[in-house]
Amino acid sequence: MKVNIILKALSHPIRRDIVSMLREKPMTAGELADHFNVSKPTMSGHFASLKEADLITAERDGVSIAYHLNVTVAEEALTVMMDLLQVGQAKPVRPSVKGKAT
Amino acid sequence: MKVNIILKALSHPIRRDIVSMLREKPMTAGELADHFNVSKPTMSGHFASLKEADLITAERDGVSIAYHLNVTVAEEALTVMMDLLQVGQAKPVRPSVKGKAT
DNA sequence: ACACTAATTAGTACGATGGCTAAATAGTGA
DNA sequence: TCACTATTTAGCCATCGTACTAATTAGTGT
Repeated sequence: MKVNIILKALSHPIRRDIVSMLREKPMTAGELADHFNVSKPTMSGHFASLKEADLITAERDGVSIAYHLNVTVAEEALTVMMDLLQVGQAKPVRPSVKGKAT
Repeated sequence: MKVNIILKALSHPIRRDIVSMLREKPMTAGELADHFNVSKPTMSGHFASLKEADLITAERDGVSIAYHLNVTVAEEALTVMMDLLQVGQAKPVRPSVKGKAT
């Protein structure tokens, strides 16, 4: 799991909204695109970001392409965030050090 | 709390490492900088990102500037992530809709 | 094969990000 | 005040991110 890619993917409001919408049910690219004020190609780029982060998966359904949330990765991402931000508790994160990572 | 700013801040490995290090104890800009292979000015830029996200706070301590983690914001950010990614449970997030937000 | 719809790719523009070196600022202490 | 240390700001450059329109690919149905 590439944390960096995942957090970058989630750092754009539209992409977060896509994730939210896919939490409820799978939707096609067109259905998703209809909810936002950007062009289809722009949406396609957002889908690509989320796919690269493995947060969503595409599946052709006849003439359309349905996207659904990759639940496993979403949960793993959440775990990483908890490790990173859950202050005053366990300290599982090893910061990388000058020269090389541990 | 500006979620976007926070997630952007956390989308860079060095900045995540800074957060990790500050979870354990406050550190000065110089101490933090010594752990990474980038210049001081570059580190200063990373501090600025984290400050903008309100994830860290600066406090002058004599000749140095000590940074410490803003625990409250970190925990709020975690809550947002849980709302966003915690699949198969509550659905507290309202995706923005074409035209305007709800 | 042709037309139609759905989605992506190609190409372009432009602002943001992330790195650097050099210079400026802020505080300490002689 | 002058010198010294710590940090940030300024200015520069290369790359990335996000948007667009136009063109292409993929699949359906006639």
